[in-house]
This record gives sequence, C-alpha cells and structure tokens, in this order.
Amino acid sequence: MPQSDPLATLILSMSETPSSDISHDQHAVRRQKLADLRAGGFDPFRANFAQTHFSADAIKEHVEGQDNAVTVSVAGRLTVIRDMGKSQFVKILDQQGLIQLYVKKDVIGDDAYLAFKKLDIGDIIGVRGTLFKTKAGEVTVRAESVQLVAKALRPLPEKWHGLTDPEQVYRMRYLDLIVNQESRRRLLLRSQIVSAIRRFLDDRKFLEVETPVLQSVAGGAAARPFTTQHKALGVDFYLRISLELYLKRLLVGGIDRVYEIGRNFRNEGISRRHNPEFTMLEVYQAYSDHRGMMVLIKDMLMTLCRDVLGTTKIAHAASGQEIDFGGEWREVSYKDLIRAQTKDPEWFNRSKTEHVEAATKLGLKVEAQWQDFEITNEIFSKLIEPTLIQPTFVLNLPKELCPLAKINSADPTTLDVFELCIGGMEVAPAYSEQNDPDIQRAMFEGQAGEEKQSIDQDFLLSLEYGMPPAGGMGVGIDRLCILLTGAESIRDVILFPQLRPGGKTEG
RNA sequence: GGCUUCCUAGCUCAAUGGUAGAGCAGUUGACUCUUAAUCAAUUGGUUCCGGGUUCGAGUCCCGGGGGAGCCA
Repeated sequence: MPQSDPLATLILSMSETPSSDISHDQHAVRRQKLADLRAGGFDPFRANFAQTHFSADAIKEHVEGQDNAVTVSVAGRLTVIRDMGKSQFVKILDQQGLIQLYVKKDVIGDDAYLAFKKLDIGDIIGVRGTLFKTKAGEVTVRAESVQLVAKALRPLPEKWHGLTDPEQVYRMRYLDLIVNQESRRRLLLRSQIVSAIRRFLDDRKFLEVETPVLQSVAGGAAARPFTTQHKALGVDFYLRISLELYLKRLLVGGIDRVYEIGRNFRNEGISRRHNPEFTMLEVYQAYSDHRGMMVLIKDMLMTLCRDVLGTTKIAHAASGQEIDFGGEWREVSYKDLIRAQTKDPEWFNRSKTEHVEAATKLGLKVEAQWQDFEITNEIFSKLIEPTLIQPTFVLNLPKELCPLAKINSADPTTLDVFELCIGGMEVAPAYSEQNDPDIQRAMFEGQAGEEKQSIDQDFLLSLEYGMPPAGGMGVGIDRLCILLTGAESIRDVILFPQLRPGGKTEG
C-alpha cells in the first residue's frame, strides 16, 4: 500500500484514544471512528472494490508447492482477528465462507498496517494479495493491499457460540447468517434444492408460470384465507391458499405440462411445521394420472438427493432412523392402514357411534360436530402419519377428503390419489385430476365437514370447455427442505419466519 | 386460544430472598505462522415492562410484552 493511501493517512489522524467514557460502549466507539473517517474526508460507505474471487474459489486457485504464484482480490466481513504485534492473521466471510488473510507490517507498509489495526470485527474489507499455504496447512491470502469497503457500527455476536436465542435468530437473520455456519448451509441447500427442481421439470418440458396471488375466490384447498382490499376497484380480495385452480385453467388453455413454485397464505396457527406463508410446488401433466405422478415425484426426489446432497440416505433426528430414498417406496391403501391401526377389518362397515367410541379408546379427542370421515382421518393424521418415516405412498383416500380428484372406479368411496409421507410428514399429495365439469360441480356442492372448499364458478366454466385428463401434484417446499437439510422446525428453512411484531429488536 | 417454560452486559451464560459476576467482544499494552491464538491491565447493567409482598426482590406474587415446546 503506497504512502499516499488516503485511508491509511486518515485513520492515522483519528483520535488516538476515544474519550474514556465511551470505551465500554462498542457502538459509540465505532461511531467515533466513523466520524473521524468522515472528518478526514473519507466516506467509509462509498468505496467499491474490484473483487476477482469468492473465498472458496480463491482457495482452489492455490497450486500445491507454489506459494505466492497466484494473485487474487477477495472481499468480505472481518470475523476473526489474531493480532501478533507486527503481523495478523484475520478471516473474512463472503458468500462461500471464510478465507484467511495474513497481513504483515513489512509487506503492506507501516502506515497501512497501523490503519489496518484500527479496523473492527464486522467491518467489510477488500484485500488483494497472493495465495500461500501456512505451516498449519491453511491456504491464505498474503495481503498486499487492504481497503475498508463498509464500516460496521454494531459489534457481531460472540464468535464461538454465535447467536443462539431463537427469537434473535429469526428476527435478525442477517446476524444469524454471519455467525452460524449451519444457517448459512441451510440457506445454500434450499437454494440448490429449488433450482434443481426447476432444472428437473424444465428438462421434462414443463413450463413454469405465475398465477394470481390476489383472488376473489380462494379455492383449491380447505383453509382460512387472509383478506385484503383493492382501493380502486373497491373490492375485497383473498390471498391465495393454493395454486391449483389457475394451473388447471392453463391445462384447459392447452399448456399441457405446467408448474408454479409460489407462496401460499393460510390464516391459521403457527407451529414447528406451519408458517402463515409457505412455498408450494404444484405440477400438472396432461394425459398422465396419479400413477404417473408417483413416477415423477420419485424421479424428482432421487435427482435432488443425487444432485444436491450426493446421497440417497439422510438422517432423521426425530425418529432416529435413516431415511432411504434409494429403495422401493412402500405403497399402501388408506383403508388398509386404518384397518391395521384399529385392528378392525370391518372398520369401514361400522357406524359413526362405533367410530367415536373406538377413536376415544385410542386416546383421541373427537369433536361433536365432526363427520364420520373426519373421525377416521383423525386416526390417520394423529396415529399413522407420524409413523410413516420411510417414503410411503398412501393410496385411495376417502372421497370426502378432496373434491378435485377422480373417483376410483373399483371402489367409488375412494379417490385416484396418493399422499406421499416421509419423515412422519405429509410431503406431497397428488391426484388424477377431476375433469368432468358436472361431477366437479356436484363434488363441490356435496362437500361436508371442515374440509369444505369455496366454489370457484369461473373454474367450473373453464372445465366445460374441456380439460385434458391429467395428473397433478403439490409438493411442500418448506417441508421438503426440513427433510433434506435435517432441520427441526419450518422456521429453520424459512429465512424470515412470521413472528409477532414488537420483540427484542424493537425495544 | 389453553398449559408448561424462558427473557440478566453487544453476544454466550452464572448468581439460597442479602454488595449483580465470568468468558468472548470492547479499551490500553506486549508479541512477525495464528487456528476459540496467547499474556498483562481494564471499562461496561432500566436483570423485558408495570405493579405488589418484604427491613431487603434478578430471585416470591399479580398484570402486560416477546420467544420456545406441547395441546387446540
């Protein structure tokens, strides 16, 4: 760094010791440094930097046995400082991770070195230098010039424990990402999972589309929607709860293979597995059916495992089991699962009164207003689903559970659908899509119980123009990410999970 | 919405109802291959907020806020 380096001279002119009464206040100390820089005419937020490499890419450039042969420019946040007087080892963090820098007084010059020692952990710097390997074997940049790119006014959380308070982790995700490598890993994995899904579907000639979030009828699922108002039109809208009905309109419109990855909004409780806004993939393929979707989802998840994780076996902490995507996937009917769980071969021939009695005996709370099928489904979701750890296609669900699927011809009390369960969670439902407009209307109108969906008349009209037979499937991206990243909560795979306003960071 | 539980320094955590402490970070100094670098000295508190009990409350009680887990 030349003697005329403006940063060096300016930082050297800074107050040697901040007035003693602020030395305990890290924010005030950094404010003082910022003011000193500005007083010298240097704007600590205006500099740009000609970055040539990300950290991991730079490290790969080093050739074994050829130290200082390659010059790189890297930039990032200063996270570790090991000061040994006339030299320092420091680390900076960028998108790819950490890279170590070796800053020596007799390499960068006395003034530049003194200026460098005034930087704080958290500052963002740019560095140019050559790659070498330390005695301990770590590829490191031997700094030739160092530049402050952006000043940090707040101290970072502790370097060893990071940020652990879950509230602060969620509210201040930016800090979590800086100090918790696991959070950074999950973010990168989620990004790779979503782009691998797009690649997989694009390769099979599926077309990605975007459909309305604001809808006057929130259809396609049974859920309480959020409402909002359009001022100019003077009407209320709902935020969508599903993508289904608009994607099927596109099937009518001749888009034979179509998908959307989009946000759904459901005005319901928040839990380890539920966020009010969550991401769904919905895929529709004309001239296919739910059996075709079984092949598609298995191919897709195998591809994700191979391309993103590099293995088909993943640990599942909650059950202590290893989930194996590579084997045969179990196929079992809903009715068989219920009969086995209740140890009653005649379960589906019994009365509602007998079902209430049996469910209560199994330890379930049965609500008085429930329909008969809802009692049975409570057994499925509370007692059976949590035990389905290995990938399992649950087939032939009762017809009351969804009005949008085709009725099974062999057993008209069931549907041509599957529910893919993995890790004790419902990950992907799929249907042979109902395309008979009259049956579709009758099924909407005949709905009962809490699963009742709103009726979208315009959707029904579209079916009257003719929709090709199709297989359709929904995949909960957040839940898939929970599985593939080994997260414990949906909040760990959603960058900014919904919280009540007014927590610790607003005090 | 109900039950349980948590909230203390910038961060991670201590503190029988009896003077609120430690590590990291910060500040000052030493050290030209460190790996949570090391060594010496040192600053730092609205104990989430508001009431109450008590000679005395971080601690016990009531109300409120926020988080987490279980249930709905």
